[in-house]
Amino acid sequence: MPTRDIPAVVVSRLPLYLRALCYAQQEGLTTISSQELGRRLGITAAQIRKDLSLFGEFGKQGTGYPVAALIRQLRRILHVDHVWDMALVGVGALGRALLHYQGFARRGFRIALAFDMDPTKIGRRVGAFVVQDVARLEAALRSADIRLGMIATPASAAQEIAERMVQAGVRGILSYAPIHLQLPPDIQVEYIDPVIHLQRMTFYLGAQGRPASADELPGAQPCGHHDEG
Amino acid sequence: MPTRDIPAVVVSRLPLYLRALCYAQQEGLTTISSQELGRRLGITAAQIRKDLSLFGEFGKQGTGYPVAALIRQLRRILHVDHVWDMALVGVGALGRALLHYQGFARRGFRIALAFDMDPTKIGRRVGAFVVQDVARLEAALRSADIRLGMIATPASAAQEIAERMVQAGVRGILSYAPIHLQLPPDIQVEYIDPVIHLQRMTFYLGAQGRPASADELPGAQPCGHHDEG
DNA sequence: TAGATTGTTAATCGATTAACAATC
DNA sequence: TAGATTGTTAATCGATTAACAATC
Repeated sequence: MPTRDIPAVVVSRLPLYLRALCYAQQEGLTTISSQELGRRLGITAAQIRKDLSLFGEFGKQGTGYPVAALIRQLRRILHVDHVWDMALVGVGALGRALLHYQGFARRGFRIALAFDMDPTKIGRRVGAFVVQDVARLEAALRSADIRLGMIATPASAAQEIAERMVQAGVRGILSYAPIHLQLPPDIQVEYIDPVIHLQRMTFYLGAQGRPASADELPGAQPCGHHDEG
Repeated sequence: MPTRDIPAVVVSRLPLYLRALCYAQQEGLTTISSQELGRRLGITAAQIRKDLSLFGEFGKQGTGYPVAALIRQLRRILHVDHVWDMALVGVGALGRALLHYQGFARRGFRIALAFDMDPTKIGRRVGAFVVQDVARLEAALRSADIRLGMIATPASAAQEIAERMVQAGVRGILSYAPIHLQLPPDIQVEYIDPVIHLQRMTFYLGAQGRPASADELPGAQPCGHHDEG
């Protein structure tokens, strides 16, 4: 498996292929062409064929790709043919939503542990989880052998939590805190910040927002601290 | 303003610059070099200078960029010098988290309306919002002149909701539903699906997940329907 | 002045697309 | 067979980087 020297932009598309293939399978398709897959994703057929060809020859001329087999291949390539246990730090409104989210399990992930620093939250149940004291983060992560972490804390806490996760053996972090984390280059980091996405859209939408009132966009502090995401 | 023919990849970085500049301002910096900004974002200094030069000459040799002025410029370029009203559809766990999120307002956004189809939710208060019947979506969006929508419904409902939003005048959609939306090319669409990010990381992490038990990754339905995100 | 840093150019690097022989 | 579609090549296209004159 030439898992090295695969362009990052190709890797970033593979999960989209997998997701679309799963929907196709649920619809009853047993084979799918690069053209049809591309249509469903807004990606050109040539792009998809080129990407997949980096990992092997999965298709058949004249008929396309066998859906089930390609799903298996992509799950193997992405290492989601096994389930990854994750740790969540930050059980605010967002953390609670993540704890209740049913979409992780069947796509290869499971939240195993949830932490917060708030004494009023520690020990309480949220869904199937008991919120643990973040003071015990390192010990708990090590004993559960956790490799993936999710951060849903205020931005002000995210860097420290990330460092402690890495100390405890975490190799990949998905952060909802709106701040860039400074971490060793061998640690995988991904970010989710809805405002970033919104601002990418408003660039193209023109000046149609509403006039800002004084306390919404104060000049002295035009961006705010973005806690509790 | 040459707001056209700006590469999309440049546009996608501008919100990151703005966010980092705001933190710098909160730390008391009045000027910042492209090198320092790049260090904080994991982006090369040349990249930042090149990107910004597409919009004007904002810096000064020897000293760098004036933080406050560059923030103003980026907010103008991204059209977040005004506040954008948004509509949210889907008041499940994720929708509630979005309704409680304090990070929108000071970065240029405000949820104005929230909708759901569940009769037990309609009319109930969530934070400062009263959940409205999604049957009234078009009428309410038009009368409030909403241009931005957020979708936090099950994947199975997302396409229909998106089409109805567009019908009602929405020009940009941020979707948390794990499905690609088929919409007119002039509609801006951005997606947030945490599993996509997680799978991008596990590609690099090697085969360290836990063996899947039968009911976690069933062969017959290896991906599941991903509702309620 | 000396040191630092921008804006811009040219070179390098990488990704996407078009086209088509192979073949199912 | 005829039609369809892959895998791959070569060409095009676009983005990043390095370097440096200009200048604060």
